[in-house]
Amino acid sequence: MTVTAARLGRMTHPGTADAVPPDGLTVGGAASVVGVTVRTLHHWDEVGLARPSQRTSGGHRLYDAADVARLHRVRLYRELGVPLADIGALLSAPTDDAEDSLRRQLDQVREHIRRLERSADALDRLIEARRSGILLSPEEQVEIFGERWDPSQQLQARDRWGDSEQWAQYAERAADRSPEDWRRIMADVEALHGDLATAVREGVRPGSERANALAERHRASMSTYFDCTRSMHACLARSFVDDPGFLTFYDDIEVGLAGWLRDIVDANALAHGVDPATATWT
Amino acid sequence: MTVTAARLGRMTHPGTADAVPPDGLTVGGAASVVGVTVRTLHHWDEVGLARPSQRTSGGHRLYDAADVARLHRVRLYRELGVPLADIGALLSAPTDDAEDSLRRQLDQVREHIRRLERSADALDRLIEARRSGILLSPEEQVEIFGERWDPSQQLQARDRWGDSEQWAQYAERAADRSPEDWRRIMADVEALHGDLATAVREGVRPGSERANALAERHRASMSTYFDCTRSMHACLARSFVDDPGFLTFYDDIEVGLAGWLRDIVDANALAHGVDPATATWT
DNA sequence: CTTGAACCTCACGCCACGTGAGGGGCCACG
DNA sequence: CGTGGCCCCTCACGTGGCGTGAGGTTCAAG
Repeated sequence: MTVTAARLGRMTHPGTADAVPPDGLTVGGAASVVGVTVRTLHHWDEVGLARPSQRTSGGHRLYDAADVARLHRVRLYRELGVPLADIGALLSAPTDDAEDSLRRQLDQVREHIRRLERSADALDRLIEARRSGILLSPEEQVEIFGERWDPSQQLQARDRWGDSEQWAQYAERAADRSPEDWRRIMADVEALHGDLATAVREGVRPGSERANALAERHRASMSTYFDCTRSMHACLARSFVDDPGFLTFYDDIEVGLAGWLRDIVDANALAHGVDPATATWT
Repeated sequence: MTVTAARLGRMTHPGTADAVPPDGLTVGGAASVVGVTVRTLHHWDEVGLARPSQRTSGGHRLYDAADVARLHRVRLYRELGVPLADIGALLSAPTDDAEDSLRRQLDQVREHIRRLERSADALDRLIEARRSGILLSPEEQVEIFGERWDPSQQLQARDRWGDSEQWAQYAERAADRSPEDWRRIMADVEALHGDLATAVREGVRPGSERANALAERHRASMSTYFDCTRSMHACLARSFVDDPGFLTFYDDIEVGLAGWLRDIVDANALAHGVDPATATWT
């Protein structure tokens, strides 16, 4: 057990007895001596944890020196996070039981700290993911996403879509992914790109069963990042040909892939009752 | 910002859309998919944070894929300790506001951790103080309490009085004392011993004003450790002569001090209406 | 005697649900 | 077509540790 120098801000137990006049203190006085509110003393009285040993004829509470000493003890354990019910037992328990109780309390506090530390870490990752899009070092990014990958693409993406709900959703999921997760995802994506390239070489026609299946696979792939509805998918399909970045990206995989991809996505959307011509980002 | 590997236990956002049948999920289904209780979903619905977009004719809640996605997002922030009211804002806030909110949340969590760490330290000290009586290294003990001090005296004291409320009170106060505090206390104690020795040499009579003042100073000195009533004081006075340890301790300061101390304490108690012959430990 | 501060006792509010009570809906098997 | 069993519904109170009034009484000083 370490005995560090840290202590809770200097408590006042100033010769307790001296500070209490012989006829006792009223609630307000006791409250300010002990350093809690009047309502708190009322509550401790209500639940029977620390009651004044006397009342005036008019019904006002009177705390004598022993009462105030007990209030101080209660406050001490309260500041350590011990529940009121346990404090009652602690104050009248034999030493060994009290020690067990304190150890359990300490364990709970430590466990609580661990949970909060994980929350803090997760929050940190989440904030970072919302800012930068991905939580990997530049080296890892190149290793996982390949030579063609430029880390600044993420920042451009954030500038363009950062205000959408989908970016938030993407960041929330990205914050929770490890390098291994990204590797798995990229393996799937590359397999898909391979299959798309094969299909476009083999002249698979948009609207065919095979094309629709591939379009759905592509949508599922996008849904790894954020929930991609068919309507969103159709919107994305338009930018595959309109956006130079997308166009280059897909046509570098296979000549003509961008346009063909838009076509199979549109046909697939239509097959599911979504008109790609009027599709909006919902 | 550190980007550590710690993450909350692998969340399931398993192609969300796929897991939700086209006609939506009932509360029970949604609850188990999202990993919360049915009552929680009812509550989120009640407060308007996450409501199902449909109901069956019979009034049953139906969560579609988008609803379930929102539930997942709410659960994420809930696990990070964000209050429900803030989550509502977070989910529909522009990126920058959301980031501020997350940072505030992170700050609060970190502050909470600091408070808990101080509590844990204080608990640690308290447990240690209850066990060993004093939180100083043997070297410090010898330096502060002098050569005559034997650290094992504390353990004997605990064996003898460890079950009393006063030992608990002593430990609670000792847990909060620094070496400087102990030095101040010992300076006072030694001054008192000096004055007692002088008085006994000068033949001050028990019951005299000066003797009573010294007895009260001695009682105040004991009250540094625990609230020492006049009744307790009279009990202690008996052991000053009956207990070989006490006897030696005081007579080493000045021959005859132990007996004289008992006498002035008794006389002082009597002067305050406490009969030392029948005094009990209260 | 009068002020004004401090005190009294209800009693509801908070936060995020847990835990029933009492009653209705849904689906499959007979 | 009934019936059993499981799921669902809406109240509505309980939890912890008080905060925050409302409406009335007591206390000490002037």
